[in-house]
Amino acid sequence: MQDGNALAVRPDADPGEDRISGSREKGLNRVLHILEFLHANQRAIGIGDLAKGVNAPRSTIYTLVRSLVDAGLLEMAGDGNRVYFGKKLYLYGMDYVRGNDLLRRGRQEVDNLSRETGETSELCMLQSGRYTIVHSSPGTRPFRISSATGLQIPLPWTASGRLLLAGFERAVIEDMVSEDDLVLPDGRRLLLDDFIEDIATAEAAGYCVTSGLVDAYTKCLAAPVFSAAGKVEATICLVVPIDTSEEKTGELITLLRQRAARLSITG
Amino acid sequence: MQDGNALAVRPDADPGEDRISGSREKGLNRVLHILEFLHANQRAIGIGDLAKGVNAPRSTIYTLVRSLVDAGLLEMAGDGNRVYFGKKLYLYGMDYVRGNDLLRRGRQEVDNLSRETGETSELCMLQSGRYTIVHSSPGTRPFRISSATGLQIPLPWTASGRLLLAGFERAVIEDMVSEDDLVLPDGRRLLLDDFIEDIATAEAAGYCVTSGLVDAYTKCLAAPVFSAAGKVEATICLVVPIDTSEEKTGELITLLRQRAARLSITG
DNA sequence: TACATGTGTCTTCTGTAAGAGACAATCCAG
DNA sequence: CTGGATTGTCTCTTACAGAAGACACATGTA
Repeated sequence: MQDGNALAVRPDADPGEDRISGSREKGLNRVLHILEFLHANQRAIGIGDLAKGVNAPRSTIYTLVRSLVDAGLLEMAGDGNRVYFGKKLYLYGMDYVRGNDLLRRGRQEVDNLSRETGETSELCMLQSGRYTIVHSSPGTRPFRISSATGLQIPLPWTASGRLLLAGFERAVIEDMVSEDDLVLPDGRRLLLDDFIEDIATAEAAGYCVTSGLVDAYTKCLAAPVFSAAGKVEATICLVVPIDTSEEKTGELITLLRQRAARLSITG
Repeated sequence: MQDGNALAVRPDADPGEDRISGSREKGLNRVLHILEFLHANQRAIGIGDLAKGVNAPRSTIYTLVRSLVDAGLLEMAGDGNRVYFGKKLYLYGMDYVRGNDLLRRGRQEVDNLSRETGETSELCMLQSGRYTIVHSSPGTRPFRISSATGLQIPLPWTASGRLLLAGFERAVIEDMVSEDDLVLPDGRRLLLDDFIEDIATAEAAGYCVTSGLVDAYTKCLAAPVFSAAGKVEATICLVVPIDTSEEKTGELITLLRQRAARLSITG
């Protein structure tokens, strides 16, 4: 499978970075952009704005949106000229869940964890080379720091990211992690080598803890869930206040690893 | 345009004669078919079979599937040459749920109902002119009759169908209901007029009960959930044994209507 | 009143995406 | 081993989908 043909099939061009020439695009790609754009904005969008947002001609978007609405992948939102995701996508999504034991059980486990511990808990996976929060259950703390489901965060910012990359070649990792990803929210800059070392350490330890990476007030504890093939397929993690005691943290990690191990058992 | 071979440019699209296959299809349409096909089959499908299933050229499907897999809408299943729905679709589906109060609360209510009553309970909606089970929660009975989520059933076979069509013009209803839809699973044939009358009755009553329509052993009780605009937006229903006593049935209907009314309240 | 901005539908043009088909590489039953 | 079926990739052609732009109709606002 070589790439490198003239047309450079770019897997996920992100909405922000658009190509200079608005040259003719495949309809399917436009649709993929539309979906990404809606996902990024998390609300119904007017068709005009949608055209701007994905940087496509209005007439094209009108046609595509009509197809998608007819198909039920999108729905017109209440006031009549905005669109958002449709029931069909929900149904397909549920099909995915049904066909995916790990996700189904993982969601369950995460819900349990956050109920038992009172902390925010999340199920994370790699999603086409990006770290993705697949399911999250808010803790009972007054300040909840949880990020929304489906949010994509640079891998180096997270404990789970370090676990998920276990066993990948250096080259692959370099490919997945952009320069920007190495810059933390507070402006500090990570070295790629340090990050790669972190990955190895995390793999060896069988868990990972990061403090104050995404924000200054939280610690992130994560444990790996393995596929039958022994690959890290997902992680479950807990987000706790950064001043959580060593002892308490230790307990939580033990719990987390236990649960992760349970998820790893493939029936 | 071209000189010479006039024969080559024969427009073979003769009006009236619909070509079953062969004609060029939009990529997007092919994709929509692919998704529908996977949904219908509820399992990973080989690419070759997929091409057959949606009646499209192999080469086209290979290209499209690659795009979709790259985009994360589809995923290669374990053994490597089958595809099924991907994480992205799950994420979009969750976005839909998040943006849709009714669905979110409806799911909850249905789960409650089936737990409280022990019967199978379902949340139903119209999905591009078809009756769709959006969420279902199996009862605790030994024989559960529940159909899978996302299943689409002819409107006239169901109690919910009668409620969901309340307020539609006769013409629109005729359009939604095919001849085949009027033939029940056991071979009996409904008259369209009777069906339309049922709809009116159901609307007036504020609930609907059907006995032995989908199968000979169950009754279906349904109550309408209204949108702010007063339209029937969904129904919740219970599937109970056909020999459930009048009294018990009455109780259940009352419960159902109560819960449906609660769902109708738009915050 | 004019003037800008946004929306939804059409028509016309053309670059390219869908499709046909050929190919090598596997796989499997007889 | 052998012949048929399947899989994944590649090339070439042309039918047609995407784009441009004009239009009619709403809005809003100065």
